[in-house]
Amino acid sequence: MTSINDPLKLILNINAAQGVLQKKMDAALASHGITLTDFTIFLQLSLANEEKMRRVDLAEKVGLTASGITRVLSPLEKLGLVRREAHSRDARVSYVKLAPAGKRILNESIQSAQSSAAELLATYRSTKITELNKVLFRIGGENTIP
Amino acid sequence: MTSINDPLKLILNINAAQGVLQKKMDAALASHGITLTDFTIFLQLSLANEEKMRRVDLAEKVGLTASGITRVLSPLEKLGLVRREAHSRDARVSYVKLAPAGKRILNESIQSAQSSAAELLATYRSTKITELNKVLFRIGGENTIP
DNA sequence: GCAATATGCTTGACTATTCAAGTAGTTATC
DNA sequence: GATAACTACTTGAATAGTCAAGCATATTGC
Repeated sequence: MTSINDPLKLILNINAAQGVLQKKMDAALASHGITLTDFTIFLQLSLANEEKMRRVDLAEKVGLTASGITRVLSPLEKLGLVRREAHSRDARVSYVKLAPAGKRILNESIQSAQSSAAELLATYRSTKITELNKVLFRIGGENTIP
Repeated sequence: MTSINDPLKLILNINAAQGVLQKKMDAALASHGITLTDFTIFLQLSLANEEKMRRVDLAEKVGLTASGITRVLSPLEKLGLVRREAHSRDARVSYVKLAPAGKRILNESIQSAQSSAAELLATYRSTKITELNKVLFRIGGENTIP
């Protein structure tokens, strides 16, 4: 049939690769009781200024909607992994902050995540990985890890 | 904090980029009444031998489970975009085949998809895209488009 | 040739997420 | 300083998908 142009192929292949990788990362993180989404949330919180973020900003950062973040965070709050903090001047916003238990889990799971990732990509030269990262950084914008 | 190794960064960034791209592609395809998943299914069917696939194989190819493919296909069958075909010697399998209406939609939507993709990736040299594709091809395996 | 096992598919119950609407609080305008 | 418009967050209903179980058919090993 019509042959597919390279940009479309790239998008379809990013999609396919993401599906494969997400399954593997979820499996690797399951022993810590978290998903890749949870992990990403913890990581973004740990990188944020004062280690806290407004819920809308966190949602944006991890690619969810405001309501999505409410639902994902709710069990994490109940488990005591993150907690709420009020904004001093705006009563509408509630910050999300990593609780000590959440930090602990992040530190443990980051080890698993890094070694799984290294294993999954073991066959690639690190220069290639760095370069690939640069491209994705521009595509993913704000949501990427620099 | 602990700095993150490059393989993990790459995986997180593929994840982020995929989220961004999927939203844009879904928006571009919405005018044809299909999602990126539907589009991928149509495309894989059109590339398949005799333009038909067993449901399990299609599921595998597009990164869904067998039950997932049943649910996604069911409305597409009702709309007459794909149809079932029996296997001559194995009564368990039912092939999925693009119906003429499905082919028409694929041909129309492939135009939108290609031009959106080209636009989204307009700032990248095509050699870079080709190279990136090679890497993803190895990560995504069977599920990628060669 | 028949029991055991494996395969292909569907279905009910669940999970993750979205969207639309609602509530509460804030900012701007006149 | 009242009102309108906007923003942050939550919630009910819906959608896309998973997982576990079940049914029908095929294959294998005795």
